[in-house]
Amino acid sequence: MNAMSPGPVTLQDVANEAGVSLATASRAFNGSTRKVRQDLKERVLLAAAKLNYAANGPAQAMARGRTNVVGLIVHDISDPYFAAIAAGVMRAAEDQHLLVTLGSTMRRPERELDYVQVLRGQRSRAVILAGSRVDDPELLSRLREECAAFERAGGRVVVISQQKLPLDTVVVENRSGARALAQRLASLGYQRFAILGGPTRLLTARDRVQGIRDGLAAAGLPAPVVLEGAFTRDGGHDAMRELLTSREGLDCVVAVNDVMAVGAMAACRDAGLHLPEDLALAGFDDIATLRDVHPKLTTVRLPLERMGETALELVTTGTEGEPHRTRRIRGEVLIRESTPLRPTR
Amino acid sequence: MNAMSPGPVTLQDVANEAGVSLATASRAFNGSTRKVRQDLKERVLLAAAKLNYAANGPAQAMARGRTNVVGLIVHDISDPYFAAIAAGVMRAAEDQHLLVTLGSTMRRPERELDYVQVLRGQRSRAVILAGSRVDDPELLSRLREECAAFERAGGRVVVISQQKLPLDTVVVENRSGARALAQRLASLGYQRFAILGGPTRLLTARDRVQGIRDGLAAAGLPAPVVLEGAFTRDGGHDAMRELLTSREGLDCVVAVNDVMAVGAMAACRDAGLHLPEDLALAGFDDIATLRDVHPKLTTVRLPLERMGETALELVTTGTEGEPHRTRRIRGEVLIRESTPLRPTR
DNA sequence: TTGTACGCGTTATCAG
DNA sequence: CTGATAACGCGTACAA
Repeated sequence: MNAMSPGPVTLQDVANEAGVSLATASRAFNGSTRKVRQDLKERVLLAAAKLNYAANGPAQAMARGRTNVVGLIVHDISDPYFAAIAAGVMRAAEDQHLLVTLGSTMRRPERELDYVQVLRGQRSRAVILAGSRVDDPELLSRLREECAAFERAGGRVVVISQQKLPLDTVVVENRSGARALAQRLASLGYQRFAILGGPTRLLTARDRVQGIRDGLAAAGLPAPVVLEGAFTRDGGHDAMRELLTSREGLDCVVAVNDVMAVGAMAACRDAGLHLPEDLALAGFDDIATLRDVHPKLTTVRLPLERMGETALELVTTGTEGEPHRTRRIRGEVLIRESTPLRPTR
Repeated sequence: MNAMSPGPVTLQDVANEAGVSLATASRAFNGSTRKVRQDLKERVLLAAAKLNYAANGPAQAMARGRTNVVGLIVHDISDPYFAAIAAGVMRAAEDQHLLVTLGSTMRRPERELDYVQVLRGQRSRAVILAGSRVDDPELLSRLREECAAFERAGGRVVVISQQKLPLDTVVVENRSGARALAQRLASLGYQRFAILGGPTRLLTARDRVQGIRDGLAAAGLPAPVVLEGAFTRDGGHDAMRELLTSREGLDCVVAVNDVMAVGAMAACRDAGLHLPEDLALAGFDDIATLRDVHPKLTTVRLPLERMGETALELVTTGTEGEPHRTRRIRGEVLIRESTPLRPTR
């Protein structure tokens, strides 16, 4: 090889190797098209390949004042709901040559604040808040301020869930989806419902509970029992166990997400109940990994990967002073084996 | 508020606000401890809070020559195997105040090369290659060179899977785990096995197949049928369907991961087979989301989150010229409902 | 079209 | 212990 500087190879090294100036080498990589002669450009690219040059990201960020990094903040990356959204974001990011910095709050909403601040410092081009908003005015207000600071610094913020902040938002129509689900279940003949409701502070959980209530009321059915529980498998399991020890005469249980529903299924089995004969059960989300549980779960399909892609699209298509945009995502009710047509008694 | 520069607030702004020099302000944030007077430090911190200052990451990276970013490269973030590893990495990264840049190769191994190169340019402190190595000497050689370049630039590379490169490695003992699984299944009375084997180029899949073969041979059983298939739900489903149409007299089917096993379960159900009465089935990984499938799946538990944490630990504990280290991860065989003690006929 | 020179925000070195 | 100042690598006005 040639004599090179000791550390990482820089664009100056490439320029030297190619026999051009630093500026020309720079332009050969990304310069406003057609400003560098073809043969020089080729020489530069060749030299870069030969030296295995990798552009210094931080230096580019300094010079340009912005990066190609997008932050993605989720509640828990091991939750398949967020993993699917992340997959959509990753796919779209690859197309746009964007890097994704992942933040996982471990379901502590206040950690979102820290992440947004750090990502502002990193000069991230954007941040995507993928998780449900929370019912906490104080927190919401601080988050609004932090997001405003982020946007003042030149970045964009996109939220996936509820429109609670003056930001670009992928609005998930949880309530109407849940309402449609409840009405379909009512039309199948179910009458006595219980809801495994998730934590009430989570707006996603709350919206779904309210949607189910709406749908049952619209069908002229009595108000359902609602139990709180964590938004996880164990939350569903424990809530169902409690339900089974205290309540009688239930037709149908609706969990506010599939993960909880599967936990509930396990609790039913532990109690010797047969699904769907003894009890009908439905979930929400249509998590891909859970499509093969038996009996197949009635649910509301959300296009999770597409939601991630849509969020990234909002990131890349935004214009500076433009008012915030919204994209509405509707769920699709899928009636499957876990809620068969109920035989009239 | 005070008059401030139009753009984002800089450390100079903080210094002005606090009435100290830029250098002092810098030291007050992270300077080698105890070099700045207490009252000045407090003034700086106060000023920073007041101005909502967020340190400019790229600028710090320039000055320091390195970042606090770790790259995590997976095959597919929506695969629960990788999502769980990612969760472990995220948890450990939070403790170390490290940021994580996520790369998802969409199961195209050559994309790992691009990611490593880009992350080198980003001056990432480290990169974690979380996925299986592949049987492709050409690719392996190029990856070795790219990782060497990364380390020459001052970063560390950690691999989770097989020790195929001269790098810190979290070695997953797939073969011995699979062997132990096969022996346990043999001791339960199963005799005629088939393997849903995944893509042969994936060393993880191949090691598991070989381990099962080893175990069966050690138990004095005939060699199993092995079918290839994608390392996904559909791969398991399709392979099982093919198996059911062409093979007879099988006792027990072992899929090389849980996701494939669940796809296989669905194929069995489609064919009218009852598990485990008509056929026993086992998987590998013990994916949390799939622990409630019915019948409960016999599998080999891998501590996925801990594997992610271990990888990050290797990142943070490494010394410069030190030879590469390895951490061995053993699986634990879990016999569950899907492979009951076989009644002798 | 190409080259020169400055600035980006921070850290680290070197004087005070 | 504090302050002035030189890097760090790149993009880009500006000059040639």
